[in-house]
Amino acid sequence: MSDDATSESIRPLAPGDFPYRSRLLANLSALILLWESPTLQGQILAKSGETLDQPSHQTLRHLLAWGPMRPTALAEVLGTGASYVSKIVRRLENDGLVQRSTDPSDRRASLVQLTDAGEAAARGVYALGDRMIEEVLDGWSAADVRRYTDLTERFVADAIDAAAGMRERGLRPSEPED
Amino acid sequence: MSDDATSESIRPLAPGDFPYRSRLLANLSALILLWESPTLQGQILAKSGETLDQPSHQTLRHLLAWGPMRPTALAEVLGTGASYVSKIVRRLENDGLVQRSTDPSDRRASLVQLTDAGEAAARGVYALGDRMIEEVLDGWSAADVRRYTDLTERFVADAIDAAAGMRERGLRPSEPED
DNA sequence: ACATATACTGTCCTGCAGGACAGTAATGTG
DNA sequence: CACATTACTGTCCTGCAGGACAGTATATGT
Repeated sequence: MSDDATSESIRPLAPGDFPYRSRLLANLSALILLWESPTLQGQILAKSGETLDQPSHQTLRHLLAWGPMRPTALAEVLGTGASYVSKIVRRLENDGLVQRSTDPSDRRASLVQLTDAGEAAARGVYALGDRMIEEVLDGWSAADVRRYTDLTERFVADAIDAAAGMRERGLRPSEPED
Repeated sequence: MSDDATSESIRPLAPGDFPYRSRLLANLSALILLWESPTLQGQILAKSGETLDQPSHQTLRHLLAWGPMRPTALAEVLGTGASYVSKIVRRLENDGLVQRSTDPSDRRASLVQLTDAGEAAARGVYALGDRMIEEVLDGWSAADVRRYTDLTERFVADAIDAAAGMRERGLRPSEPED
């Protein structure tokens, strides 16, 4: 694919504007759902090398949205038990999608984060979204990529705008404890 | 809510343009995913009076997209067994979300369709999407509804545009038989 | 230092999603 | 009018998602 087409649309958001740090993955998810495209979803799963079930997918999206989180906080937003989260994180860790590290401020606790978040943070995005999307877009024509990135830009801008208004109505996802 | 804001945006699509007959539900789904909002999803589920699990949700979306379908065709697009579809349809039927009728051209077969599809078809949409969305939007402020419908209009127009290009690349969902 | 609370993980177990298969009803075919 | 085929439904069963609970490690209060 023509990588200038995507790289120019990968830009950090002003922190606090919108829960998603990577515009592209959020929008790609929306597109996938809108199209209900098993084909497209299959391409992504094939690239990530694993079958992403619902909880795993949600975990990744939360990590993408909020950055490093504790398993406890994940359990809360996922509405599931702590031990189950433990299993999910382990599976994702084995697949190289997330990393675990002990929280320096409380060594009982651990922090779960997307792999390579540090390096990607320098560019203002997380690695997972980038990598998956770039590899999927690899199979598309330049015209399709251009159309897709244009759509992304406009859609996300609108979504941020709409989100600003709806946030105050108590519809935003619950914040993880800081 | 100001119902002129929504009713003006409910318009039939040119048939064949895009698999979704109701713009709003498709977009609402996208928004729900984008926001990963349990609150919002909860509102919809509460309105529809039932817990919509994944297969049920997908079934409804397919019916919304393609109109009345045979259980066999549903099984194919859902990638699941016929007997399981039978159970899903039964559950949805009990909840009043879908109707079953025998196919007049082949009385062995039945057709599954969204409830009140006939009446809603006159308006160019299906009842389920309308009802659910209107009831959910009821709780929103007029400004939010306006912002939402604007977003919907633009997003769907873009999606149709993008879909036109990607269709030929084999990414569209498989068509139901005949 | 000792007791108690908190953060997580490992092990076990249950409930249910979803498939296999048999049974019924309608249609096509010679 | 048999007989094969297709469309669906009901019943049974298995595998696994996901919770309960106990065990380990760190933190905090007295």
